[in-house]
Amino acid sequence: MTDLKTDILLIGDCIEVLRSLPDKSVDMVFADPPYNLQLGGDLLRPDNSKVDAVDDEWDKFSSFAAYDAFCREWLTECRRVLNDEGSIWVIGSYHNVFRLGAAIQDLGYWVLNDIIWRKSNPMPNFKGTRFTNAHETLIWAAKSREQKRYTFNYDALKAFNEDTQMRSDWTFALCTGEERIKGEDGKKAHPTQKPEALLHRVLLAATRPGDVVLDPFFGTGTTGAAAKRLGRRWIGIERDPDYAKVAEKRIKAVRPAAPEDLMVMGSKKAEPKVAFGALVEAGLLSPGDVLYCPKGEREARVRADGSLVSGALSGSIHKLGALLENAPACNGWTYWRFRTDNGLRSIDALRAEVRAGMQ
Amino acid sequence: MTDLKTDILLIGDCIEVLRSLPDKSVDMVFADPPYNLQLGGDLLRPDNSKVDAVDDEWDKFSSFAAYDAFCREWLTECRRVLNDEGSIWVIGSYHNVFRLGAAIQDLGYWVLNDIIWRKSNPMPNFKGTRFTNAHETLIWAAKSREQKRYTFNYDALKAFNEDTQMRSDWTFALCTGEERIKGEDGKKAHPTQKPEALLHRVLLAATRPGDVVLDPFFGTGTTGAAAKRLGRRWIGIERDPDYAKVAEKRIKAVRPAAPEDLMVMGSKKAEPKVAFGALVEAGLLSPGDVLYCPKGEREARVRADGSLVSGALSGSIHKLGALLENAPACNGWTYWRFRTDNGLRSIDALRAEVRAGMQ
DNA sequence: GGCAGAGATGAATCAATTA
DNA sequence: GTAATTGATTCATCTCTGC
Repeated sequence: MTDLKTDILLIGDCIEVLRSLPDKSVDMVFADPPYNLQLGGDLLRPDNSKVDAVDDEWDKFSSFAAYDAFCREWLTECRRVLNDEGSIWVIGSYHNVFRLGAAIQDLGYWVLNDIIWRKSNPMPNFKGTRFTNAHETLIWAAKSREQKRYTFNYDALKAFNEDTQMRSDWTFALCTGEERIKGEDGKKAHPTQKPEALLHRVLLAATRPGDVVLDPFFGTGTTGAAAKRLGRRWIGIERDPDYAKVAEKRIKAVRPAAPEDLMVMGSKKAEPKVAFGALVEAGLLSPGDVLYCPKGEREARVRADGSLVSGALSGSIHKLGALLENAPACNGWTYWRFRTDNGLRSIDALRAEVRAGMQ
Repeated sequence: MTDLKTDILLIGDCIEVLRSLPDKSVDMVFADPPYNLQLGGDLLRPDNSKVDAVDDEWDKFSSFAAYDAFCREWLTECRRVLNDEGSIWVIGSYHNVFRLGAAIQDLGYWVLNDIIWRKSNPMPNFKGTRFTNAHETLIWAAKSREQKRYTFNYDALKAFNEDTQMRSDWTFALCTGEERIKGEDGKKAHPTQKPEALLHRVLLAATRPGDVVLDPFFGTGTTGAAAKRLGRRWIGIERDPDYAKVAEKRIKAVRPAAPEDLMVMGSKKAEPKVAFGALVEAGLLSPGDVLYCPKGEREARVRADGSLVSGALSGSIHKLGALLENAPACNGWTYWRFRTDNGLRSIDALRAEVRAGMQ
């Protein structure tokens, strides 16, 4: 795994190339497969200009069954290539996302969320025959129901979202203007280029710096560009050499962020563990000291081994808190207070002192 | 078809009852099937209270295959029962919506849109392990790709949406408070009651007054209540007699809107535009409610799509205000009042409420 | 009566590590 | 493998209680 080549664009059929990659070698997959749009004839705007639709050969499949078979193949290979803490992201619209989602479930993946990309500037429905199709859907899935660990930077996203949990609906503008890559003829280089902001959020949410991100439908390389910018490694697969060329050039021009700028809000789960007894060892608390519950009406005495005793009851800070509150569980660190000259203070503050001293 | 019994709740297994209905006898189907949630053990909130989860037997299936088989059966019957200009609406979450969507496509239906119900007040993810699951998905489909005619009140929806095309993402609050039906024990009568505003919009979009709406998973009858209110006929199928009893009582209490209030905007050119449909949708105003001008000597009635009518005149809140005042323009939001126990109050206050609820 | 604060609750696939 | 231990974790809204 250490000799896996990354930051590389592999040109070829996505299933064939996927087969050449080793088992459990990547941390995340982002896939933006053909949507199998099944368009009818040309569509004209009210001013009679023609809508530049996705009518490329790579988006044509003979039937739902053919599309399903194709998707199940690449999804199977992606599952093999993902390591056991990895996850996959797939994007689609109502044309294909139900096929994708059902395949993902059938292959043993476990869906974690579906995410809505709300487009702030969608193309209107010119004929007035349906609702403006103003969103696309992403599916985020782990490798299996049994997989308990997957990267999710919960606290980073919460901070991003003004200290409220990030929701399953995200709003971004379409990829237009400067960001939209044009060919020499001034026309868009790829019909379905995704906004880099979307990939930025996906990578921020579900990878860590240095992780390897695989994109089996690389196109003009939005995933690679966002990965490089965010200090993630990437592997792209693309069949069309023209798209690949655009992607290579684009990614080359990306300047990665400085490592210190890649720091995100850390999870408390990841912080070093401190035993309550260490506070006694460090002399921050002494055997015999009295701790109080938040409202102050219950108390307990600290014993030399870091256990607490209150009347006939005793146990760890957590266990005794739960017992006294008659609750199924209790976080003793946030529950217990100790007396200071300025009133009661949480023992969690003492833990922070110990942690600071550990660095 | 003329002797089809409507405004009726049929108690029994949904597939068996569906089989008893004649071909091509209904204009729309709205289906809120079991989601097959596959929950694990209990979930505790941070305050150690238990989440009241959907753990009913009716939501349990032995496998995806069993769930698929069930859905394909009722979806097949629904397609048979729909007339040739009919359409179907199905609601689900990421647990089941991919199965539903794939089945809908496989059975020959033609997807017209997928619609996102963005919840303004979703339940958080208490453990911080995923994104807040803040939406559900509706699928709207015609009977076949070849079907060219289906009811879609484009202009009414556009009027509803402040003269902009209605998009595929809709924001509504959960069904709580007064609207949420409680049993004698004070607990919710049904675990998954949908907000009536959601049904209001669906029915307004895809049916006409007098149309027959079939709901094969009637539950506590939100579809029937919204249908009756909007002057649509309904047929409900529900297996559980207890739910059925609640539904019957609920629908009996609904007062239908007067037929003249169910008029919606016709062709774009023929009628002026409207702008405040969300208030009607939210139940802050009802079709038939009377609005007054600042001095109180002029009045107008609210229609289901948010347009106003006053004598021979009708139009948006802005246009009708201008007409009645013989002014070149008028801000309807500050012009119109509605009656409260404490006298007249500006509709702009209601807009503020809707806005607050949507953030 | 009005307002502040506490409590309840909604379709939820909801922990990780050590013994 | 299972069992016990540690300890991390919530948003918007509506109802109820108390002053």
